Amino acid sequence: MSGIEPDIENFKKAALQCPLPHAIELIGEKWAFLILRGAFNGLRHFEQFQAGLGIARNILSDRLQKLVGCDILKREPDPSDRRKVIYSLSPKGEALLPVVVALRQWGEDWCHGQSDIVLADQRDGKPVRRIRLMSEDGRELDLKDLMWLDRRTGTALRRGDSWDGKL
Amino acid sequence: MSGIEPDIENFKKAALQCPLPHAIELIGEKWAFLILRGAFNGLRHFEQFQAGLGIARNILSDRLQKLVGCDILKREPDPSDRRKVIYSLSPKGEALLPVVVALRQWGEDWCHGQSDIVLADQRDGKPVRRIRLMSEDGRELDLKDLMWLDRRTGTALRRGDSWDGKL
DNA sequence: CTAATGAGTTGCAAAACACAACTATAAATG
DNA sequence: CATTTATAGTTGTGTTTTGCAACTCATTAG
Repeated sequence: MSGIEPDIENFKKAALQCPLPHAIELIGEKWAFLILRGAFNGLRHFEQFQAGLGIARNILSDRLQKLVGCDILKREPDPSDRRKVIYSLSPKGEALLPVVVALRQWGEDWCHGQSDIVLADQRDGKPVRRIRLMSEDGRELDLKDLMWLDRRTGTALRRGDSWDGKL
Repeated sequence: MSGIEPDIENFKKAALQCPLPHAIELIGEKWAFLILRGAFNGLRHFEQFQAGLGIARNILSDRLQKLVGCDILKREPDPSDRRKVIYSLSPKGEALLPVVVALRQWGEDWCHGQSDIVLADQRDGKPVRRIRLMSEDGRELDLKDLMWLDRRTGTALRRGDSWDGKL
């Protein structure tokens, strides 16, 4: 036990400052991700989201407010029709593109099977590359190739080393 | 026919094929993703997940069953202690690695700020590459560089075009 | 044999959600 | 100008999901 004590401390700290829980709070609610996907596909108005996703109006209203509130979407009146409101992706929202595409690719691989319609590069019309985790020098990395590194102390630990204990 | 009709019909049609909603049903529930992160970090037993995530026992029980049911986790009795059960990632679960890491990186960029502890390559100890969407020939792609391509018909549409009535 | 551990289940209260109906403002129509 | 329609919501009500605490049951440790 004594040998891995510092590792345990680091893992505890890692869990506390892991950015995932916060990210999940924002986009992990039931409809938020589907609304986001709508936005990525060019949906912009309340009625479009509502009819397109089949979501209840009050829930949609709530989710849009939250997404705007955390700066994933921006909300602005439509200059061409002042009844309308335009919801569009902010930079923070656009930055979720790799997440959305990675999840889509996973769904294709493990749930659906390739769909006919694929994302492609406008420039040459070729389908986009598969999203994967890579090392600094470009090798593809798997779960077993990974470790956690504390950059201040230089402490390194293999995955799974210390979660057998308590925490 | 006014404004939204063609948009919504086309969106709905594409939505039926889109792998995202199904993927989200599996891992988009509030705790599912955090359980998954626990599994990626080496948590394996019920009590570890419970104490580590602070999740209610009945919810945890339900989520683990669902994750096992859709083959993201596998559940097996611990041979060394027959009270214990080992939950571990199946290949389908491991394949979510890019999604998890991409979301983590997004959280670092837009919510937290870089944390001290980073994922690194075991081989050389260097932090992993940033996950991003790339073209066939390796250029980084942004939302505005993308289009949808129907591989059977060869039909191509710019993002946003589609749902404004063309498809 | 007794106590403690591990993996759940059960019952109840609180929160989130779904559905329908309603409001307020702006635009289109006659 | 008066009336109708479109858009983006809000409100009220019932249902479903979640969270919390206490409990069971089998296995293991002392």
